[in-house]
Amino acid sequence: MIESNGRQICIYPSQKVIRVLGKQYTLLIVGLLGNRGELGFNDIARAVGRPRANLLSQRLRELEEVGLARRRIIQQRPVRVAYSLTDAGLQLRKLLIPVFEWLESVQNNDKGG
Amino acid sequence: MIESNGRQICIYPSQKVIRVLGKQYTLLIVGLLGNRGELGFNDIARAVGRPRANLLSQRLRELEEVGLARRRIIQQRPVRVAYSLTDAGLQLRKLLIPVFEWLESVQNNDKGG
DNA sequence: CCGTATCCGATAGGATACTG
DNA sequence: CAGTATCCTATCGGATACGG
Repeated sequence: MIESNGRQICIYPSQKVIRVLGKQYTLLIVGLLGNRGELGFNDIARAVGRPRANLLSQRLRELEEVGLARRRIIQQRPVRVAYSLTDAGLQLRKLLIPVFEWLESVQNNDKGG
Repeated sequence: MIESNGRQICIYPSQKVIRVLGKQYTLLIVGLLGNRGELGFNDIARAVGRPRANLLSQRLRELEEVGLARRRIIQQRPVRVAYSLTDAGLQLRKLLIPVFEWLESVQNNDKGG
């Protein structure tokens, strides 16, 4: 529990999501999909530095599982898929922007203690 | 890179910190120290559910390494230590509150997609 | 009271090969 | 184009034992 303005916030739901976000490529994917909208598997792969397909696939499925991303199948030849953030994903990304900005800004300073 | 209001934010510094925060007990520790100020090792242990000492020790060192917590040694018999958040830790906790609140609020809803 | 050392099972990360 | 399957190593999480 965290206290803020007399309110109690349970961090347990956050734990799971933060853990997913902490894994390799995940933050990059969330940032990218938020910037660009809807992208195919290989587009994402190129943009985040060509991870192994199994890793990228795993990360995308994890993002789906926690409700931050969705997968849309486009029936063509060859088959295409399109990944994008859900409303929840977009909202979370928005809330995280100040965190990213601040962490970026303090990384060249000392440890603050 | 994340784009926000035409500004480019590098998520790389965040990756490391988010990863630390995602580990077991870490979010709980940050929340606790923010609520209570300065606490001893066993006080923290009790409050976060009595993890194994080696795990708690590891998490506290990681928080020190990324500059979010500090360790103060009080020379007594027996020896005491006092852990607390740094200014950086307090600031980050503050920025994360909206994230925690939001994630808590959506966890009983559907996945948003 | 405040840890470290060691061992052990469970995930995470990465290489290689193969498929609709 | 968009993955899955397998194998292998590193890190995480927990139990037990011991030390300043």
